Amino acid sequence: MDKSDKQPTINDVARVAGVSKKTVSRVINRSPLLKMDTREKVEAVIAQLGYVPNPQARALALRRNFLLGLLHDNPNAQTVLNFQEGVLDAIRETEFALVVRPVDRHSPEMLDDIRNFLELQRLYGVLILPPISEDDELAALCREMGCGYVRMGSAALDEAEHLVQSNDREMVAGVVDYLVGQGHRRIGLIEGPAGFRSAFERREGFLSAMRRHGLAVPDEAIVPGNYRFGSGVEGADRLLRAEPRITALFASNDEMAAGAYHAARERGVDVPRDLSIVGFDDSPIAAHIWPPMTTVGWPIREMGKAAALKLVSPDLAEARPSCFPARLVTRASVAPPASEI
Amino acid sequence: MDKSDKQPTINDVARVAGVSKKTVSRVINRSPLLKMDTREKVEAVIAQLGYVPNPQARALALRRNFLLGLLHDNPNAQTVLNFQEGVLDAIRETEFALVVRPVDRHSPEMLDDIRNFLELQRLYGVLILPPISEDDELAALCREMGCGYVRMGSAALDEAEHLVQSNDREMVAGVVDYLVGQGHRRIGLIEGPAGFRSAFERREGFLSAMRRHGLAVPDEAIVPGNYRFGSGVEGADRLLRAEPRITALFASNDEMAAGAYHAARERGVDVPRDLSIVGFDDSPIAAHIWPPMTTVGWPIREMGKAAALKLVSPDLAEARPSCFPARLVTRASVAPPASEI
DNA sequence: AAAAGTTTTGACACCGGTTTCCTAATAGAC
DNA sequence: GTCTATTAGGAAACCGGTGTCAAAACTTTT
Repeated sequence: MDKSDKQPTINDVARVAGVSKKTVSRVINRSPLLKMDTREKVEAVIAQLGYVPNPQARALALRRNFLLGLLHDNPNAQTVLNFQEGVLDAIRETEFALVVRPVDRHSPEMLDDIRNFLELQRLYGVLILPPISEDDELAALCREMGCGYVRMGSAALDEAEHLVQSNDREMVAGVVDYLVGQGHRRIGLIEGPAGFRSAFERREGFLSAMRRHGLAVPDEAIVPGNYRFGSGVEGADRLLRAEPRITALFASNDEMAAGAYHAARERGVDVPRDLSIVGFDDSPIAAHIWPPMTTVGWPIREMGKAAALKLVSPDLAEARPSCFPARLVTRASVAPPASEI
Repeated sequence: MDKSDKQPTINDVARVAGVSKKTVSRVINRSPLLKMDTREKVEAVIAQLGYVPNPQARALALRRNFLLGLLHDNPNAQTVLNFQEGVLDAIRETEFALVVRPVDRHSPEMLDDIRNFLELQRLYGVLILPPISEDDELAALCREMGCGYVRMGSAALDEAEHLVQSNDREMVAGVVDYLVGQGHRRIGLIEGPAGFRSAFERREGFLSAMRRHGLAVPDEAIVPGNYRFGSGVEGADRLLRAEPRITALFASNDEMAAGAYHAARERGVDVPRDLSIVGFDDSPIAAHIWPPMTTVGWPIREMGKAAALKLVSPDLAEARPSCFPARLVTRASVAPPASEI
């Protein structure tokens, strides 16, 4: 169709249309100061030639590119992928693309690594997923490098313009309300790792709700965890050894909750008859484990979309909410405590 | 540190070092025809200024960019993410970046969508994950657009240069050997979706091994599936209704195997006492479900690395194997059939 | 010491866009 | 019918690199 197999450039369009390349550029960029028939003529040639502007050339001339980065070190693959989908929802019809960068938060070189990455790629902006979104040094690095950023978090970390969040704390309180409503009085908590904002928020939500209901939370009803399966097994095991035994348990994420299922099974404790379990995240495992797990789901995909929008069209995003409500997903891992029946 | 807050360019380096920009370019590109002391002088200035070449400018001048694309429509998030990690292993210290593009294989516009994407971004090459890696039209599109590509598959799809694969068929045969070795004779199969190469390969491996052992495979011992949880539930349910009842079951992926657990539980069939289950993929759910699932794991991360290497340094990759061996991961979902005890 | 050959370096055009600044064209005012 | 405003469009420089080709700087040969 073209005279050669190379993609046509702005010069080809200009020549064929009999105008200067600047005029073509004006058409592409929807400049308002063009006569209608000039615009139409050029647009016809663009369509005829199948011209698509070269993003590298644009990036060079504009001194900024059209690449969004996704920085993550998330144990939950489904969360990451859902977030990616959300970002894509926001940029699908645009010239932006999403580049991913998994990082290792346990590596001492993480920041240097990211610095190199940002220097090399000169991204338009980055989206940062928890848990590393809670790293203030990382945010400072982005500012220093002049790289836009939006953090996804579970609580206020930063100015609203750089944040997309959900109401973890309230939701966990809601979980406690729900369990108490079912008749539970002795409820255990498997925490997330120390120093994690999300872990802190979920713990606070738990404690405040328990307090509100006038329920005691003995030390042995709270055990540490690290968001991973193994720590859920251990944590639940410890909780189940304490007397009087808890009748319900909230784990700060689904993976640990799945670990709790595991520990219960090993001890011959039936879920939900002898022990109710609630997780957090609504990851696939929650639906696939037996019995299906009651958990808290948050609209990750929408949050991904909102986060991307905040970067690429801040004016448009301003109006949108930055706090997305999580909701309780009721399945079959909660029942009234056996003793009450 | 710099005279301004903008990143230094090749011109700055050239000026400070007192050489032409072409010489700086030679230093960057490790050109062999440079005097040693010139090179050292320029390198010193580069280090002093903290100069990093602008990838957009390079991309424009070289008429190719340094972006690898990942095309996927994979139901298994962990697989996608592991593959991403592998790709990153290969390109971490290079100027390449990885851009992701989830697609929808059920959409009639998928090809147009991808065409637009490739036209717009002009990627260096794309990596294609199953199941869409099996789409020959997509591969043809890549060739037509002059875009490099590597497909990841479970069987020969294409010339070796564009393929990274694993030996699914053999491995499934190995699963059958293992089950037969445990004493099973009536073994069921939950298939993957029709038209999927991987589903075909796994089925063939199953059938050929059964034949080799002289075991019958009645029609009702094979049920269709679509790689999703729900189809595993339904499929296992159908298998469990048939008489004489099967004592073991192979599901073509872990998600369906997890569905089979679900169906067994609902019918009061104990795993593994009354029914042995084997999955495929070694996804997280296999380790987290109760009892932990015996499955087949393949080195996705290494395959991701190999695939990326095939694109970015074909000469280096030539020597590496393109077929990666899967292996049986033995956990607790297989036991000798109860009837034989 | 001059000629010839080889290695090292630089000048300049170019990749495909955008920006700046200026001119030509049209419209409105007198 | 001329003289400004205003608008539409173009020429040239630029963004930050790389390719080409010739000049400059060394070696080696005669």
